[in-house]
Amino acid sequence: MPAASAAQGRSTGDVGVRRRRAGRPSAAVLDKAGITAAALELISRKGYDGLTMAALAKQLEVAPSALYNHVAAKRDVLLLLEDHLTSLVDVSGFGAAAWEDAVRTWAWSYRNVFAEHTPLIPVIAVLPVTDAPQTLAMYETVSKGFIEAGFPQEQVVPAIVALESFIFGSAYDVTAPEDIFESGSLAESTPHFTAAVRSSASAAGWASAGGERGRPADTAFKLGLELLISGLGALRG
Amino acid sequence: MPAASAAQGRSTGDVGVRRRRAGRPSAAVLDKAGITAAALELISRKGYDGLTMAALAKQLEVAPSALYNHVAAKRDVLLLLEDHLTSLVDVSGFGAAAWEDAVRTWAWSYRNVFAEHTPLIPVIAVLPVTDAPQTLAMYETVSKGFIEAGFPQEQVVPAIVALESFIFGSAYDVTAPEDIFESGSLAESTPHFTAAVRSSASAAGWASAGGERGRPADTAFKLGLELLISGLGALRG
DNA sequence: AGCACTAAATGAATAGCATTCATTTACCAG
DNA sequence: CTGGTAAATGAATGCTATTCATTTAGTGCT
Repeated sequence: MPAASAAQGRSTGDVGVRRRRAGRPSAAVLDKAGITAAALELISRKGYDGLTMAALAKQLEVAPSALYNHVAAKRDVLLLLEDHLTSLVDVSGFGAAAWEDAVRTWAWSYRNVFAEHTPLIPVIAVLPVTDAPQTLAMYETVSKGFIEAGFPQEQVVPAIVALESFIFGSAYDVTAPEDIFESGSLAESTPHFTAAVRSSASAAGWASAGGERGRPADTAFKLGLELLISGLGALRG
Repeated sequence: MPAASAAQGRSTGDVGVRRRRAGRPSAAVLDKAGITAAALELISRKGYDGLTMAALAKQLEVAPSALYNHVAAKRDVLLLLEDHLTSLVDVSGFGAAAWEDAVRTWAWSYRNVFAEHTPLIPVIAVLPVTDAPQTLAMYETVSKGFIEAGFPQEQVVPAIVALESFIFGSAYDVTAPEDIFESGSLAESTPHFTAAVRSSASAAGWASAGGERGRPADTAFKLGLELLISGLGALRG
């Protein structure tokens, strides 16, 4: 909303396209929240390919170079996005529901948020948590949930990292085309795989007959997640 | 090796830097195998940032535009890399060892190969297997191993996808800096997480005292993988 | 009040990127 | 020998992130 309202709010009653003259404006036009919101808006309209510094500047009605007063590089914009999106992940189960249910809710929510933002995954994976306060807050909530559920302290981080790895990998799956496993003309040389693909496709269709959309990625995610949850659950003291 | 030997093998005895004149050469300079090898060489020296079409052309002693007679776009180069690397993944356990051991070998090898090539992961995840014969061959071997180990056919693909998701996510972890979880100045506001990070760090150090390098990523990978293997093992008929 | 300093904008410039195109040359099929 | 196709060069294109000089506004000091 800062992005949209940036078009208004100028003291002169000029029409939209009028350019700002050089020099520092009386009220700052840009801030990190506005940049984040504009980036999100841009991504939802044009995808990550459309997220260029020039396009972002245009969305904010600003010269591209102005962005560099607020971020050191494009990577910082991705970092702002990452931290914002993390705050959308549902951690409400921890402390409120059984550990299993809390993890389930968190993991599905986490995967769904980043399935729409897979280009951020390489950024997150290498990102020191210091630079991302919301992300750190999520880890704190989740860690607390694990410890209070009886996990030995030294197992908490490995357990979370294992879950997160699975979640990030699964987020990519969501974006894959449905026919990704169609082996085409080479089907004859891969009989076991081809048969397995066919039978899992029909099984997924059957399982989702109850109304919910059962995409292949969901089947695999559910399978892996439930195995991890029950396996990890056994580690609690 | 095609990349290195490309420098030699010209009929004229000219010194290295001499330019080829325009027009089709008597013997083709480029082919997909050579492009793949040159790309690998380049990546190992300069990393993925150094893998540009211009640099690749230079490595092959060719004009950049020449590459486009063999690949339609840079993405095709990444695809060549992906398929080549997949052929390096160790599937020798399937059919030779117990299912658990075969999966363990495969998963560690798969993770290690792509940990060095994380920029390819977004490519693989969306890649129809039709375009990658080596990858398809790997799936066939693994599928066969699963079916012969007693898996119900419709569970094979979800099981493999779940494992793969975990593997790809874990490959990113390997590249993360060791201090990625140091919460720095915000440590006081995240007591549970901070404590968990500290105790897992010392536990990992202890566990690896036997000589082997026990990086944090390895601890989490082992944990998750063993849980998945034993959970999946229970699905066999 | 006047003055230095800093912050936040513009606009012009830069280097590097993937990709395209016209052109040249070599081989092959008729 | 003659057309067509494949594979190279070299020049050009448009887009990219980023930098820099410049302008202007506000803040703190004396």
